[in-house]
Amino acid sequence: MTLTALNRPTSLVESVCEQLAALIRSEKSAEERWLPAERLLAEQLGVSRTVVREATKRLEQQGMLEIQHGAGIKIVDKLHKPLNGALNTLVPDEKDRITQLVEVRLALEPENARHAAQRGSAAHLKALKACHERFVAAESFEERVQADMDFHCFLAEASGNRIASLLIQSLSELLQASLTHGYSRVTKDQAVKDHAAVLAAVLKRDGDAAALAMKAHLLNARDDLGLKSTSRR
Amino acid sequence: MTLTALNRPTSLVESVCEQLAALIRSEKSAEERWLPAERLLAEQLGVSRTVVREATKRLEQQGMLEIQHGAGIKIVDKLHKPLNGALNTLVPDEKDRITQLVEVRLALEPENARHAAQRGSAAHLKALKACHERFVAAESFEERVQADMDFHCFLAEASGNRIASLLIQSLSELLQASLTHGYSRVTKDQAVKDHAAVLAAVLKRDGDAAALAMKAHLLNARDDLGLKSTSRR
DNA sequence: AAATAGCGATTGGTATGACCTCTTACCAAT
DNA sequence: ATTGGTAAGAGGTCATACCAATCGCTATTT
Repeated sequence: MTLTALNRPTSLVESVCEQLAALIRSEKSAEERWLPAERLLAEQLGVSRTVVREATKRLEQQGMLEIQHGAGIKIVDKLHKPLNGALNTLVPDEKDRITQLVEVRLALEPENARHAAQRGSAAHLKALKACHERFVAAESFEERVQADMDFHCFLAEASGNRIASLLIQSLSELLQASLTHGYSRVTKDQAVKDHAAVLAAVLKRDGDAAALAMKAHLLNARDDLGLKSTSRR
Repeated sequence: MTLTALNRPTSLVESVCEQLAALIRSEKSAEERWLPAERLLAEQLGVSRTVVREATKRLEQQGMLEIQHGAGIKIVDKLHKPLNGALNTLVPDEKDRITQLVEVRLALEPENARHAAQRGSAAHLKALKACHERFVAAESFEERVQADMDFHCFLAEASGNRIASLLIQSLSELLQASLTHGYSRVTKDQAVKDHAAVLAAVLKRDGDAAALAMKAHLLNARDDLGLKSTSRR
């Protein structure tokens, strides 16, 4: 039908969304960034506060903003949030969700490891190594879980595939949320060994070995959770 | 921190969101379902129209509703929409997006095929077969693309993993959108052969063969797109 | 002087009522 | 039977007022 004109904003809210999104992307500052107050934004953009509110709410849902009552509107980068919500409503039962989560990771992460080994930049690999050392040194339960999660996320980032990275970010966060609710009886030693094997393979730029090590790690983790296969329906 | 009390609604909008979500989930009718008008909803729920609007907009973002100007609010099931949006903003460049998309599918779909072969119900397999026949018989370009996409989605559903299914739905839709913008120089014959091989392996309940056939198919498709590896950054 | 309790300005949250635009369905003229 | 208009009802936008949470300044207390 309409071939040339894509994404033509069909409403004021959409138009404002695009303007704000552009504004957000343009500012690449590392420090904390805040949007002007709603009333100011409305005036600057020439629309009512209603429209500004709906637009900012929308961008908040998409993980680009965080609206804080009384404080203001903060610019953030949590694009994985929408997926989290979708998966939570799609598979409400926590046990089912964990099972399916692990299964998907079992498909994705070995390839992430392979690509990280093949294409990861020196900086990425350095970060990965530092993360592993944090994992080894971790003492508290929370530290351990966080470092574990970070390792998988950094690896995904090192793969150079931003989509894969987003997916792992989301899946990890969901899994972590579930783990801290009592499902965890994971042993640290095995996980440390597994991560070390993955890291070594990646540093040696051996894609096949990295993929295999990651697969072995995830299978260990799955056994540790007492899972076996996805429940059918 | 707060271990027992999760998801305590902290605002009116959230509260209304939950009520509406519950209402939506409760109605399992197959026919078209519509919500009452905004003004009515506001009255029924005892809140202002402002709150109802923000709540419905939110659920629309999550793929549970579709708000149509002048018509009303339709209940839909498109939970994959949020992910689409996130991926579009995460990787704005279309070429990059396709490359990474295909790479992720290359990791996910062989396992989907394996699981579909191992655990797919008779009904799922029947639907898959029917879909393939539609693909073979397709004449127009649009029919072909749609049937192709459906095949991959049905396969994911047959795998019994709803998360994997959601991901494939989203990735497929994005890929399709890109393909219809001129990147496609795909030959039908090869795709038909590939799909047939996957289908045959699944029907024979041969997981390994199904995974291999799917991998071969995706590699063919990637070559056909003239891609090779993900660009690094 | 440092810590703290309190107050006021600022910011987001909600309510209300008016008006605009679009969709739909019905009805009249052709 | 088709066409065209029209009115009712739906969501979209606006302006204004007021409620509620936060932050920072000030004055009091220790």
